Amino acid sequence: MTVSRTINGHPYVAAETAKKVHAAIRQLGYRPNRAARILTGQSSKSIGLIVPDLADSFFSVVSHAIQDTARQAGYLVWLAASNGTSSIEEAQVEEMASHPVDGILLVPADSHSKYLKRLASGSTPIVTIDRPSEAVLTDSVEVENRVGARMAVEHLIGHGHKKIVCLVMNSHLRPVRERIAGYEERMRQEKLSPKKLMLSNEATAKSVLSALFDSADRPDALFTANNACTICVIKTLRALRIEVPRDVALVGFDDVDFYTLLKPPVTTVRQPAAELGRTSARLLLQKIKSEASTSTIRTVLPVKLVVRESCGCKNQKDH
Amino acid sequence: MTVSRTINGHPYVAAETAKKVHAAIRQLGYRPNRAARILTGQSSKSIGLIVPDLADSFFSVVSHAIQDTARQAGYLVWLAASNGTSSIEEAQVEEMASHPVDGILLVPADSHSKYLKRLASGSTPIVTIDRPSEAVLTDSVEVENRVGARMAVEHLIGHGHKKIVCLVMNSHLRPVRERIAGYEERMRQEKLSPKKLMLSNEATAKSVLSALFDSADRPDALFTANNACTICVIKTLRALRIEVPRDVALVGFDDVDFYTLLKPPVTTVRQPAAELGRTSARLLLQKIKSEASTSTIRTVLPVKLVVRESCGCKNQKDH
DNA sequence: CTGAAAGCGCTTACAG
DNA sequence: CTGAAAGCGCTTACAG
Repeated sequence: MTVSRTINGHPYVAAETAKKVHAAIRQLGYRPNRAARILTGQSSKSIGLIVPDLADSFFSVVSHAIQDTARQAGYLVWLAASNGTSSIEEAQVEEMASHPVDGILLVPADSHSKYLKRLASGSTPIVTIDRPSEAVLTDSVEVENRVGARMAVEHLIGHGHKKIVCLVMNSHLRPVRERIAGYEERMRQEKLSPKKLMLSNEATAKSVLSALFDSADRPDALFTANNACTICVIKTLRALRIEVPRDVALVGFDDVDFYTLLKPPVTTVRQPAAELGRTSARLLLQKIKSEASTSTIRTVLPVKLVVRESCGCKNQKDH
Repeated sequence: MTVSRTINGHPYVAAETAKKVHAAIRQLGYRPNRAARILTGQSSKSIGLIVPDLADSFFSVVSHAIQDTARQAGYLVWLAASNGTSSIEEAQVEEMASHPVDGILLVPADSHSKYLKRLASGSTPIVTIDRPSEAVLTDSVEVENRVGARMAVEHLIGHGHKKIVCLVMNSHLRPVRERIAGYEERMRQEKLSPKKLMLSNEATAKSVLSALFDSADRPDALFTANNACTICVIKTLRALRIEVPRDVALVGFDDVDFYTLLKPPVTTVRQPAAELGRTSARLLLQKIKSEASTSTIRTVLPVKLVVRESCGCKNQKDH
């Protein structure tokens, strides 16, 4: 028990005794067992994080920021990928909760998951990232998807484009739906008729886009609502020998480093990925500290249009 | 105790009793506490993973594969980034070890770290990934860095190039040093004189490359020894208006998805990132199972030259 | 300032 | 088939 006091820096340990204890600790390579500490009611100093895909550049940046923030606060993080499958997600959440963890950070595979309701009513604090749950009100951090889409459309309108088509992949995801809504709002505001097309993979992209560009009303501009879609569309346009921005302008959503290396460099709406991670980690840690479950906090982070050349602008500097 | 037996599927529990127990569990939302289980000497069913940078595309792919493999084996994973700093790495390893974890997977920030020696002599199994420790012999999984570099040079020689310069970033890393060695070996074998240049950032890249191309013996080909370097060189060559492959051929090391989207598409040596993750996770789990510390296993995975166009080849198909 | 006691939630023998 | 006992490694009161 004197050892315990020494390690935890309690007062009332004779300096000499403390010295002996430290010496022994070093000599034996003693490490306090966290499992035992947890059992006595101490906090586990750990949080859980579940993302759909750790290999995805967006989620990996978010995860890195979360882990870094947690580490600086003395927390360790369990990290799991759901592969976009709710059942895996739920199982991993259960595993983490039973360890137990002090809190959970989650990018839900399905924002309608009913298990989230049960989870949220439990005692473990939980914060959803990027995709707020639609089944239950939880603390959440997300970005201005709707505003970002409006900015993209706005910019294309500024270039004089009227036939702006919205191209979408994974339209079941909440953020993507918000972007579509933003696109439609801005189009209607301008008295333009919105047109939205779903792509599921490169094959459908090819047929959908070639039909689109062969049709009577060829678009003058495209708004691709997420990164996967932007890449798929760029590949397809090249295959169809449709040149950007000469034949059609393009603005995407979600900025990726290598967009600056493409020809033309891609104009896109940038999400503050690292900031999203830091903010959600901080929010969760704060919830963990203040046992008093204060009111639900939903944070929305701003996005920013990064103008490069695919929209038709020339020689714009990045940043 | 009957509950314990029921949960753990022990024999000799009356069917009726088991039913009651299950009912109660469901009703109460009971979850067995892992910390308590660990304390009784059970395995924690968890492993630790430390990479330099989780936001890096290579490490995020490796991490994803590791987590997926671990999950399928019923293991949870602690994930931390060292940010390339040994002291952070060591502290995180300590944290994980004291939880405790059943084993640790590590991409060492510094392969000379002395703490690894202590760690390796402990009872926690440990496997190093990508960068074997040079301070102590541990189980490890890496790729054929030397062979890969030889393949790259070989291919450039096949194009008739003789003045092949090797460009390097982070030359302190073991894999990078191996690649340089492979490059030099193959050059000497061909009676060509190797020439190696260090780049530390885009600014030095610009001065180094412009000096190189203004000099008397302009290179006909470049071998960039890692991904960061390849991107930096591509940017710099563009700024200097040196065209690939017309003015100089280029082959890189480490394949990245978007290389196919660049003009010209980049020819590169592909490392099996996901395979690296799966293999190392499997090796660690196997070490954990067989308490008997069998002999040290060092696995080396093959790499593959992916020919695209930056080397001077035309219209090659990816794969 | 330091120690003996009890308990956290489990599991592993050991009795019934 | 089921229960009472002891112990995993800590910490938190409570005595000295």
